[in-house]
Amino acid sequence: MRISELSRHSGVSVTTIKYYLREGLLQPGRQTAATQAEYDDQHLRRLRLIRALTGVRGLSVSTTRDVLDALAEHTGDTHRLLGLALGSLRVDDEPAEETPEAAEVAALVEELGWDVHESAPARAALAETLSSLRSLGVPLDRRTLLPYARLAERTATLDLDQLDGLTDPLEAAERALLLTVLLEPALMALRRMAQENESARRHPSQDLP
Amino acid sequence: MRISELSRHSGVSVTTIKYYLREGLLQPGRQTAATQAEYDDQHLRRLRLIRALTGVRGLSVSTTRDVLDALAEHTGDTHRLLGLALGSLRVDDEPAEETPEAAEVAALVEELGWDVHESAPARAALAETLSSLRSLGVPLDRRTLLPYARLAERTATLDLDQLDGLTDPLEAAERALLLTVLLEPALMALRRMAQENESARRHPSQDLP
DNA sequence: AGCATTGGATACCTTCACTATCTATGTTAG
DNA sequence: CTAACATAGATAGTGAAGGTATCCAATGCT
Repeated sequence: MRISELSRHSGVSVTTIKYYLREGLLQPGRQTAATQAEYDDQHLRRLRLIRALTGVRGLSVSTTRDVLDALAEHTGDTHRLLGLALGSLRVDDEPAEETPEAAEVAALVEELGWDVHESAPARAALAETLSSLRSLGVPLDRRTLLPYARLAERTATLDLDQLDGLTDPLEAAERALLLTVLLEPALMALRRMAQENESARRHPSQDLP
Repeated sequence: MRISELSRHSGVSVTTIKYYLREGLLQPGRQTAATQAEYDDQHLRRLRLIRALTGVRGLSVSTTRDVLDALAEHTGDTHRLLGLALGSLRVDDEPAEETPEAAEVAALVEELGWDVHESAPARAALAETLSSLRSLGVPLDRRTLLPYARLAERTATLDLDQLDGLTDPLEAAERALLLTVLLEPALMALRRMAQENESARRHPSQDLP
C-alpha cells in the first residue's frame, strides 16, 4: 500500500499522514526506493487508532504519541500495561502537591481497600476536581463520594471482564487502552441521558414540546 | 472590589480578566467613573466557575460562554435547566446523521425505557464513540452496553439526590451544572483507580516495585 | 501636584494541528 | 523512450484559540 492508498482507505489526507509520520505517531513505511515506501494494514489500524484518540477523545497529538509509545513498550503484564496506558494520560511534571484534597483521596482509597499506586495520576486528577468543587462551594465529602466509588468498582469489573479471554498480550493491551480511554465519552453520554431521564421522572412538570 | 483586587482574589491576571470581559464570559462591573468599575463576590464566583470549566474540564472559552448564558437564562424548571446545560456542551450543527450506530443507541434507550429527548447531544456522542470502536474492531453490542447503562442510571440517581433540597432555582441550576460537568473528570478518575485495583486483584503476578 | 492605577482599545505572541509548496526521484501509460 | 503523474522528505505558511503587552486618557491617593 502506498501513501495515497493509505490516505484513501483511512480518509486522512496525505499531508496529514506525513505530519503524523513527522511527529512520530506513525512508523515510517518500508522503504522500497528513495522516494517510495510501502505501508500495510498495521499502519491503517494505527491511523484509525490515532484518529479515534485525537478525534473522539480529544487527546492532543503529543499525548497520543505518548500513549502509543506506552502501548508499544508493553512487556506482557496486563496490569503494568494498563498502568502505563493510564499513566500516559497526564503529564505529572510536578510531584503531586500535598493538598488537603490529596489526603482526602488517600483516605477514600484506604477506606475502599483499593490497591492503587501511590503516584497514580488519577489520584491527582480526583484531588484537583475536588479542590475546584470546594472552591465553588460544593465540598464533596467521603460519604458522598463513596457510593460513586462503589459504582466505579462495578464499572471496572465490566471493563476487565471484556479483557478476559484475550491471550495475545499486544491485543489485550490495545483493547485495554480502547476500553479505558475511548469508552469514557460513551459512559459520560450514558450518564447524561440517565440524568435527563431521572430528572424527567422526578419533575414531571412541564416537558419541552 | 476593583479589577486588581479581583485578580488577586482569584489568581487570574488582570489582562486575562479583561479578555474574559471582552469575550462576554464575565459581566462588566458597575461603573463608578469613566475609568473605574466596581466588582463584587458574584464576579469572583463567576470567575472561579470559568476557571473550573476551562481548566479542570477543558471546555473552550466559547463553549464556556454558551454554558454560562444557558445558566443565566434559566426559567425555573430544573429539568429544562439540566437539558440546557447538557445541550450546550456540544455544538450540533449537523442534524444527527442516520448511522447504524444511531439506530443502535435508539434501540438501547428504548430497551432501557429511558425518557431522553430525540435530539439530545448525548445520543450522538454515544453513537460516535460506538462507531469509532467498531471501526477499530471492538464492536460493543447492546448486551455489553446494558449493564454500563444500568450503572449510569444509579450514578444519575446519586447526582439528582444531591440537587434535592435546593429551593433556589438559580442555585439548583448551578449545582446541576457543576455536578454534571465538573464531576466527570472525578468519576473517570475513580474508574481508572478501580480498574487498576481490579486488574491487580485479577493478575496478582508481578507488582511494580 | 504628581505618580501609580484603572478601563478600554488595539496589537501582538505562542501553541496547536494541519496544509501547501518545493525538489528530487520514481513509476507508468502510450 | 519519454512525458505525465505520484511520491518522500523538507520547509514554510495558515487559521483558530487563548491569552499577553502596550498604549492612552481619566482618575484616585497622598
